[in-house]
Amino acid sequence: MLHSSSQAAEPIAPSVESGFAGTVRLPSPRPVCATGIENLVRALPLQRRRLRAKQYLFRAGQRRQSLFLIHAGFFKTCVLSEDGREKITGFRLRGDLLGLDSLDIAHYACDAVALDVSEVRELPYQQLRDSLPDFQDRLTAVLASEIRRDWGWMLAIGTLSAEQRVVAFLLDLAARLDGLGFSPQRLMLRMTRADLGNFLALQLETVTRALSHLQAQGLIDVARREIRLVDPAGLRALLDTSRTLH
Amino acid sequence: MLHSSSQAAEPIAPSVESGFAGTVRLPSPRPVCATGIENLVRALPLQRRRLRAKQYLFRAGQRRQSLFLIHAGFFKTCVLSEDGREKITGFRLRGDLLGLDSLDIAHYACDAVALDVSEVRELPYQQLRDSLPDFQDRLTAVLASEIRRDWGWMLAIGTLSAEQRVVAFLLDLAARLDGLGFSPQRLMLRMTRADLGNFLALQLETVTRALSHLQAQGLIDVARREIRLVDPAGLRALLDTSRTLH
DNA sequence: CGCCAAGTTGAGACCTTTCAAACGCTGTGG
DNA sequence: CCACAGCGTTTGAAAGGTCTCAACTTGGCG
Repeated sequence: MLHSSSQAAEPIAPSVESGFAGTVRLPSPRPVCATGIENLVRALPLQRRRLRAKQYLFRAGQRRQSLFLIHAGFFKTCVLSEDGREKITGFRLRGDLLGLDSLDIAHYACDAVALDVSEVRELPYQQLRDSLPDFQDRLTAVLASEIRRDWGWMLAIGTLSAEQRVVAFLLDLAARLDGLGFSPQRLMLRMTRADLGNFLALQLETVTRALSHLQAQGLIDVARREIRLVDPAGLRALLDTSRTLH
Repeated sequence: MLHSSSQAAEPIAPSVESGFAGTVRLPSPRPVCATGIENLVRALPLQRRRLRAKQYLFRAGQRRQSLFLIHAGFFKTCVLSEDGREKITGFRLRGDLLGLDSLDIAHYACDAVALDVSEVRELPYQQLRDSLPDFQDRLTAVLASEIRRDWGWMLAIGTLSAEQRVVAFLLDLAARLDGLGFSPQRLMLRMTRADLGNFLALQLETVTRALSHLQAQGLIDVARREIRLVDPAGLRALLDTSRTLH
């Protein structure tokens, strides 16, 4: 049995269901799609795969077979160095692609771990590239935007204080959830404080302290993994004020 | 592989005049090429463009027309936020592509600034994509490896101390220069301490102190922008010892 | 020849880390 | 059903690594 959030019969949420990336807002009436890939492959009969929280979709070093399109759930991807240092490179949700970064090599370059009950669709790369004229263009676009996203976080990590980084993360996640049709006010964090700290280049205690301090300021409401953005404008203001680092 | 032993007499610069990315070792007898793009477009009559140090090849926000392949010289690319924070996303040399990150959008997403006398070849994207069958595959590969490279630096910045980051940078640059046929022992830094600090998420004083300390340990020799790696193995050891962050 | 940008070095402050302890959930087993 | 174990979270206090501010040096260039 999976121990993630409780579900009775249906363990997986199609696009909505109990514990998901956020509290559901609406049954996503429009094509939710960040990458455009979702639309492209909508009609195709794709292999599906379901995962429970903490399950690995693939690990760095494994032979790469396919790409995966997240259909539901929440993933983290992480790289690690020979001497054991680990770094979470991102948190991925519906519409994101997994495995893209190793498109040109034979083995996956990162781990992909489900942080919640999740479902992915397997995309046979070669096959799609040859049959769908737009496919490769789309991939190129996704790759480029992934680079820009990474740069954005490098900028944040390099120029923002601990509290500001946490705020940036919350606002970013809220925006992404919003784009998927979930509530941008109530965030259900799927990762531990340690994961968050790892991603933001902070210690887990520092993350906790930042969250506590933001709550003390009345900007957010923290209840363990569940976070409510009480004053989004106030949060954004914290970021704008950034003139000097740290 | 590239022969790294023999060293000709001439101290400086092959194809273009004065200072180059490193001291020249050999006139690059074989196709030096990191990306494979160089070979692909070798025979093509490409528009060339030369820049002096501090000249911008393009700026973020400008309409994107082409990609550029660096043929000689040294560039930095940097992103900046609305509120003025700036972050250098990488240092680029021969064989690297500039503008790739904005392939899917109409405007450049970063600045590209020459840090030395440089020369680039303009690649008309649409045209090459339609005429060279391998072109897009190559671009995809370059994009993917750029992502992996960024992740590597995110890992370094998140898990290494100031001194270790500087060491990682020096070793990385040395390896890249080696691959281009330059001496991996004598590095001519083209960027300021401030640039370096920006890239490594450190203050310029911290970079200076790290370099001084490495010199005091007898691992490197610092003479302003010119750095000699006295004990590369020792430097690598500094990185391996990393078990805890900071 | 003097100005100016870039680099070096010092000293103190500050933020984040480190180490420790306590608390709260959640699943397990008696 | 409840006690217990284990993991994740919170909070405190102290240590430490970088940052900040400031002065001084060096080399390049008009």
